Amino acid sequence: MASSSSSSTSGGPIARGSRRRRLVLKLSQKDTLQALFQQNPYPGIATRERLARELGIAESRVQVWFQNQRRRRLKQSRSPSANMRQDGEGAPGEARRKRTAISPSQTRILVQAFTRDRFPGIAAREELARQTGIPEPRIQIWFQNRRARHPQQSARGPGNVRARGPGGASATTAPAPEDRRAPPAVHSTSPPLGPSQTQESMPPLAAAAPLGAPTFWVPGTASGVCVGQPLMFFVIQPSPMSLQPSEKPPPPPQVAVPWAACSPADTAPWQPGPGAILPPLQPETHIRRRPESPVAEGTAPLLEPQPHPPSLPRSTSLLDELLAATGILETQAPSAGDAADARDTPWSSPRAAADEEGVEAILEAPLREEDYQALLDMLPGSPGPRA
DNA sequence: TATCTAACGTAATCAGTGC
DNA sequence: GCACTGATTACGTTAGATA
Repeated sequence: MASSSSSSTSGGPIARGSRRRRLVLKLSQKDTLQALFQQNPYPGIATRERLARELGIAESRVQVWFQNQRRRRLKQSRSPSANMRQDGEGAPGEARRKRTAISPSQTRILVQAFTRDRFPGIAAREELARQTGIPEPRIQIWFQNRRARHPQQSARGPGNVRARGPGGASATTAPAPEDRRAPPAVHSTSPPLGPSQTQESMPPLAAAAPLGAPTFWVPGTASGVCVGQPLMFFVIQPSPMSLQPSEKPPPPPQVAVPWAACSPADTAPWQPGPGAILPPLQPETHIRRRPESPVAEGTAPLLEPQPHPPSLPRSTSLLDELLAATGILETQAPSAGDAADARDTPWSSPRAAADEEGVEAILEAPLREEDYQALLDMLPGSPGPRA
């Protein structure tokens, strides 16, 4: 499935490497996702991370799946009265991901990259993730927000010209900066054109931990090891248990991927014991919820935080858990989200900033603007003209 | 080749943080 | 209170995988 990794075939103008490699969910994984979706189409960060761990995929993929699934469902039941948004009273509501604090030095790197390329492909994003220590999904969001709010950041930016579909179907896409706030007159997006980047990273993770094997690898454990390298590189070694012969791409025994390539959940420094599905959660509250709790109809209301069964048998799948606890989904209380987030992004809180001193030190110390620039120039994904 | 669906884009909005 | 900005949503589109 190296499909995306190289544009060797069908060399359209679209850089194949610009997109993340498509994840192929297994039936069992879909089943679990579906089951959870039935319970709550708007899972919070805690649930998503938990699900991600259980399925062995990145949390961001879980999030995307739910987005797509909601859309599919909405399309199916497109009756005027069956609007999901109305059902949910507009409020997806469980705990959000905790705000990620991006340090000035990290911002500098991102801005640099942004000025050069407003639409970095997966490889470029991962490279940025590696440079900054920020998870790739967060970088993707950062770029989205940045594009929306700083339309003309890259005056000369090749990224601005991004929209040029294969057939010249130029994407109406990136509207002129000035038009940014204009009504989206049937905006059509265009494929992310990007430099052909050969790198791909997430797949090994996904492929490595099929659902049947709830034993997802854990950084720092015997089954899965994350070893730090200069800039937070980890060596991922899929748990033997998690490998299935049926898996298509036999993942290399060890794959070095950027930190961000590990899903936050995967890379989070939590240390579940053998058998723990969720890490112990620290009681902490701060999540503000909308008054109307947006749980899908028929869904049990959010429950009080309940101590997560840390000793859930490994054989217990999330699905089982779901079925067993019908309606008891979001067992993670606010605290769960927080804890999860704390694991997710140690830097997400200023208070936790100290924890990233290591990173900060690296980022702050030796690299000056020109150095960053030079680095960026050296990136394989470093944008040339996108067209 | 058609269909399904993961990935990714924008726009709008919510929400945390710092002043 | 406000500005800034990260997170999440709906929605539209693209493109890879598969029947």
